[in-house]
Amino acid sequence: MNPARPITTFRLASLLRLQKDPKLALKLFKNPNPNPKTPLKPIPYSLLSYDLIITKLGRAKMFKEMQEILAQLKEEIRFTSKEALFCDIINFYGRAHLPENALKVFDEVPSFRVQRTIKSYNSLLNVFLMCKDFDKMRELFVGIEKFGKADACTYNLLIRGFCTSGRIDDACKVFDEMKKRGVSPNVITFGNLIYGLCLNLRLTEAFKLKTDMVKVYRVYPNAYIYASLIKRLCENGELNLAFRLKEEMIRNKIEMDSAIYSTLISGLCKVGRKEEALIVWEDMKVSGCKPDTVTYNVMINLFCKDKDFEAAYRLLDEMVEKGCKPDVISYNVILRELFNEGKWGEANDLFEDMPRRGCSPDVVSYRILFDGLCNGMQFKEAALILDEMIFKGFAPRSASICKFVDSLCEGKNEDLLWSVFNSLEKGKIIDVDLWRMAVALALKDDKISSSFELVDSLIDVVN
DNA sequence: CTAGGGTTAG
Repeated sequence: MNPARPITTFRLASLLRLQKDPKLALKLFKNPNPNPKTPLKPIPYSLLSYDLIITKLGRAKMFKEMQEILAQLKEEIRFTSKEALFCDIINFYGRAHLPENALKVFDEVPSFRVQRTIKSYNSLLNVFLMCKDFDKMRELFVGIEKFGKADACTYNLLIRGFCTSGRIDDACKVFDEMKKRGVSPNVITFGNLIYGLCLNLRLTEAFKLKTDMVKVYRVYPNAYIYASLIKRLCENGELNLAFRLKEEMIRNKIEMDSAIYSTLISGLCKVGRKEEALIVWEDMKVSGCKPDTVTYNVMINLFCKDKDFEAAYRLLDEMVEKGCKPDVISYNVILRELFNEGKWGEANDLFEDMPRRGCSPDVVSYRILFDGLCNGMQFKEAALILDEMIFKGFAPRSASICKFVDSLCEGKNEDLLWSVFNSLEKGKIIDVDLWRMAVALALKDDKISSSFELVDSLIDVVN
């Protein structure tokens, strides 16, 4: 294709679709004609191109850039966007835990000449569910009539909110109201209620609801519902019942999926029945159910508990081969066990290799590393990691820091102690316990001047 | 992706 040829509307959209890198996609969108000598013509944007670039930027959390394009879209009068685009945007802000921005987008939808329905309203409800702001959910629900009639999805979101916050009885009230308003509960409704009952150890009621949903409502349980029940049974140590449910699924021709296998394997593993776990793992493969990242993580955990790191690494490779990406949990499981075994050097290597393997360490990774290095008396390395994690905005557990500071005091490692407090100060994470330690430390210190310095800097932090 | 399950850590 001739690169100098001015780009067409259609080609811009397909190039945008193919461009995986959001930054490059944005560059392409802003400057679609690659040849600078081509005289500037009106750029052929289509609604599809806007959709593509906005969702790419939103997915990448590049919100400033996304808003820029949105402002441009608002001026386009050749076409009107679909409500679904705004549902996406609201969802992106929710995932980034920016509920205020989501609310703002929701408010601005009419200025794009787009009518808001219950769909974008539900997206907004979901944002506050993701942010666990249940009061705000309730508040939103009160003003619902402006946008339409609450549908099954609306009620399911509310029920979910109550279930995850342990307020099962409130969830049941919403369920009753839903029925009263003539909205039929669906399999997701029952899934949420059963999930909540299992979470709150009300297993008898969960099983009763599983029966009633069929008898009374003619809605049939699916794998989601079985997964909640099986998990709870495993945690109660009732593995035989859990396997009876698995048999029931097969009998009722409900397709077994990876979640069911993950739950069963993990359940067996937790009570030390490793051989049976391995049998289920083989059974899964034979039955043609593909393991996903979670299933692999369960298996990696199993091998790690067995101190079989070779097998764990093999599974990591197998995941990559099968196109199933190891995630941060895959690595955290291995890291934790490497430290438990005192292999802190190997753990450090794996940790440093994570970004190269396309997985950024999270707060758990850093905590594992920090605690592991402290336990292994690798204080210098621990101080480095502490500074790095604080720089990235991850907070170590308070107990870990106290223990660390304690060890440094005992070892009279003043230089390191000083740098640790400096790091903590940068992250503004000095709490009362650390204060007490610092003051005690300052009072015991022979070098009066440096103690004063320390206390002064701590006072700065508070002010 | 307007809504749901299962894995690590604490």
